[in-house]
Amino acid sequence: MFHAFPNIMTDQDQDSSARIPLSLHSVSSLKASLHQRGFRLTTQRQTILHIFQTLPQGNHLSAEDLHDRLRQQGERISLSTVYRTLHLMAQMGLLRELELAEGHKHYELNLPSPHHHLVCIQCNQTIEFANDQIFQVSYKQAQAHGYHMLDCQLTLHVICPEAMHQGWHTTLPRGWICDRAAQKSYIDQED
Amino acid sequence: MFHAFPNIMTDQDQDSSARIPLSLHSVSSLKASLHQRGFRLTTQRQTILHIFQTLPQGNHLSAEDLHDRLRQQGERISLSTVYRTLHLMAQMGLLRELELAEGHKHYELNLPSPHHHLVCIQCNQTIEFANDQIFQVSYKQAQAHGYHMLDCQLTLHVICPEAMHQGWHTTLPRGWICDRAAQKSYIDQED
DNA sequence: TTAGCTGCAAAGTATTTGCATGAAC
DNA sequence: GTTCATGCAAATACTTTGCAGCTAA
Repeated sequence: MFHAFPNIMTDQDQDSSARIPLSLHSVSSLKASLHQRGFRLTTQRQTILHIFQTLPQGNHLSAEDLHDRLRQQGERISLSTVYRTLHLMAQMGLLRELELAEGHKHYELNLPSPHHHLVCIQCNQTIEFANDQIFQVSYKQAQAHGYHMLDCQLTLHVICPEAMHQGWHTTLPRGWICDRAAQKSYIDQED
Repeated sequence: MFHAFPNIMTDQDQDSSARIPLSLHSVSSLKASLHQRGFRLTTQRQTILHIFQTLPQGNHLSAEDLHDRLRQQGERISLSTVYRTLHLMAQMGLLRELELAEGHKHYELNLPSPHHHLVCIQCNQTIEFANDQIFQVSYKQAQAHGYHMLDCQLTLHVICPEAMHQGWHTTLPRGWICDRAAQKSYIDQED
């Protein structure tokens, strides 16, 4: 039985058919999960959870991004609280912490079937992909060491075709940036 | 043919039997590789490459670590140069950039058969493991998208047995740190 | 009523950059 | 001689922390 997101399961979720409880990441399960640990359910924490719940699959936010979104919807949550909440939710296993190429962390809901990333180290272009084998291998590895796995992330550092074409390995000029550097991210499916 | 470390191959290395050229990461290949791109071989760059070459397998250094080592051996290379060199060598595919839990990057030579990491998000304890499947999957994925792969890293975020034992999912007190938090890292082999 | 939480401001840590001097080619 | 690299110091980016007042339980 896979237990990648176990912490907010209730006892009756523990059978194998309930691997992905419907209540996962709901406000009431957040509340229960916080209370179990002696933490409190605040409006700020609810609001932040809601942002992640309504974020399209494949998107991920930095602390700054999240703070901006909150301001846009009229919420006045301080950046400190944003950082504290992201850290807390990551420690609880609710959020997945991604280290991509931009130099700061990104967060998204820690859902089943994690996806992985291919990142061009020249232009930071990022492509997501899914692959069940990775999860299987990871889970087995964690179990072999007696650890409880919350998340697994495979990150490929690559050179994009544009950079290769420009002669990445020989004549690529300093400071060259591929045209796609401005673009954000692409979503891709399992092969 | 796998091309994870292609940039400093010479033309006669291009046959499949020379997948891992002996000259890989030598001073003369560093020189050639730099010159190809219009960069220069400086004593600082040589010295830094040498540190990585003599680093035991499985070790990795942060910019600060590297700077300290240089001072210890009497070299006076500025921290700026250390950062600039690490960045340059990572962009060239010579070094592998690791994002573990400590909040700053670590570097090591980008050798064949990359290893992966299991990191406890409670105490930062890190275990290395190797697994050839990961490389195969990654290479296939990069190729499918037309990208040139330099490196792949699988990172598992886990809860260590100690934290689980203390009741991670229910009663783990704030600020709890497992006894192993002070320890550094463990090496492990492929299963 | 008693912790825990938030917001603000200040501090801390990691990394980058401008510029004058020095080194590689 | 020209161009690139280094070292220093200053700047930047990101994140954490102390503390007083606020809020959930």
